[in-house]
Amino acid sequence: MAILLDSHLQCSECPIRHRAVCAKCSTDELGELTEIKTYRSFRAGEPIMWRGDPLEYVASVVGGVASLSKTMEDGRTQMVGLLLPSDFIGRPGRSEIEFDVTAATDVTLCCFRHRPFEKMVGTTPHLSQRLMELALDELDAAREWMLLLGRKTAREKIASFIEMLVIRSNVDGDAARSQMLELPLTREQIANFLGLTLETVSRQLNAMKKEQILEFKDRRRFKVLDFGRLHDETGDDSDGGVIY
Amino acid sequence: MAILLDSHLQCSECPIRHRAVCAKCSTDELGELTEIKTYRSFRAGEPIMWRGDPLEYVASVVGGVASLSKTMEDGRTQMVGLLLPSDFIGRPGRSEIEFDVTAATDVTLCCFRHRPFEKMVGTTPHLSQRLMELALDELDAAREWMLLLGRKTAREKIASFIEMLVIRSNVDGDAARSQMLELPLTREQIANFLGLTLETVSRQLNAMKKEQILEFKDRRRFKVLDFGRLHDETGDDSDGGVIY
DNA sequence: AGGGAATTTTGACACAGATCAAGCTATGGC
DNA sequence: GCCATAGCTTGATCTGTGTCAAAATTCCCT
Repeated sequence: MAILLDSHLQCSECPIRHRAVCAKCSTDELGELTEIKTYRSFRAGEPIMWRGDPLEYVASVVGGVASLSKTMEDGRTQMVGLLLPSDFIGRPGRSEIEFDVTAATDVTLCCFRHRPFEKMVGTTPHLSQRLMELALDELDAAREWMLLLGRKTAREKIASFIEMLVIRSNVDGDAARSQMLELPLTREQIANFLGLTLETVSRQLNAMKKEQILEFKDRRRFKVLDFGRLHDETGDDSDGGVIY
Repeated sequence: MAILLDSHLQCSECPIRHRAVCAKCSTDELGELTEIKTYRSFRAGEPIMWRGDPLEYVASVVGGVASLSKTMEDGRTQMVGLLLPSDFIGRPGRSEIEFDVTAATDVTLCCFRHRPFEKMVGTTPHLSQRLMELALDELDAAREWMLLLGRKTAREKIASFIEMLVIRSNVDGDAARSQMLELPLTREQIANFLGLTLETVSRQLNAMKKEQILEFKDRRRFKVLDFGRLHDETGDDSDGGVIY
């Protein structure tokens, strides 16, 4: 479960605010939580948890990007979630996971052991209520993504993806318009997220560059020059007009 | 939220067992719940709740099939959930819905007013725990569907859809192999569920009929003749072998 | 029962995106 | 700094599914 919420738990060591904990929780409860925590780091590409694994800990992403994905026997894979810093990995009341969690970039997690965390959830109504809210947020996001996967064109998928990055980069402040952004994924990972091939992702991205909608500093860093035309029809590159 | 769970609440009037309520709940609690309930009926095609509507009641589907869907401005729609009898509609802690709920067939709902239900959730830990479990089930199902929408072929989509119907028909008993089943949706609705067009759905269904994998009694009722080949490659209709 | 609308089937064709195949360009390790 | 490798771009071609159109079937209403 990836979690996005406006509550916070700032512990001394973590550079981000944890979003999985209810803002109303008392400091005592926070203390109990921070006591059971440890850090874990993963290199880009490393598996974090595997489908069917027993769930030994829940975690907040402190740095980097992790992905949730499902893979078919023949290798086709579909990403079903992206975990950015401050997002939460965990399934309240569950002891197994149903998908693979992989480090997309180098990732640092702030982990809480599963059992104590569950116990705390059981005794903290605010927290369990908050977790329910988070699960429903996830569900809404998943459904929005189903619309994208089932009905949008390649161009629209890319546009939605970039829009999501813009929105997520606005966390703690709305100044992100036209600022430099980073694609946190390779072309192949983006393709797996959007239900496309890496070639199609590359072509669409370069088309938007040619159309002056995006500007690339390097393969990863870019800027949105024209939000209005992000969702435009493709084609129509009519770079000369009528020849008479 | 569509809900599928092995707990039950059998109230005197409803022909099905409600799945949204924790099996451990006391009869007092059930009594409180049944007091605030009413029935509502909808004709096939009628909207039940609309995106953005205030959530006035939560409900169990008693009869018929309802769908959750999202629609784009230009009319493209994607179904994001199917509600079969005993499934639950509701978003614990939320007062709005994020998608359209429509009666796919004639539908009867057993409704509980939102406020009293929420109050009861707040004072019944078992219930809220159970609802969390349901939300996570929904999330797992949504992610499975994302894999289908993003990566499966038309044939595979149809096969998965039929498989889902078989599994769901097995509720309360596992005798469903090879029994007569019903497509609860029109070709167009199936298409909207699978991210296809109605023509493609029709063609695939008829191909599977020609290949003797499915047998149709009429447009809606059918039987699965060969589960093994449900997921087979298409093509290879080689209906005679080599001509020499 | 009959007529009209809705649904489904079927065909011909188009096209978005996949696939296959080079070549290119960054990047990290030595 | 240089090489090896992973990542990316670009081109040519193919194909599964969409689109458009029309006919066939079923359903439902009077």
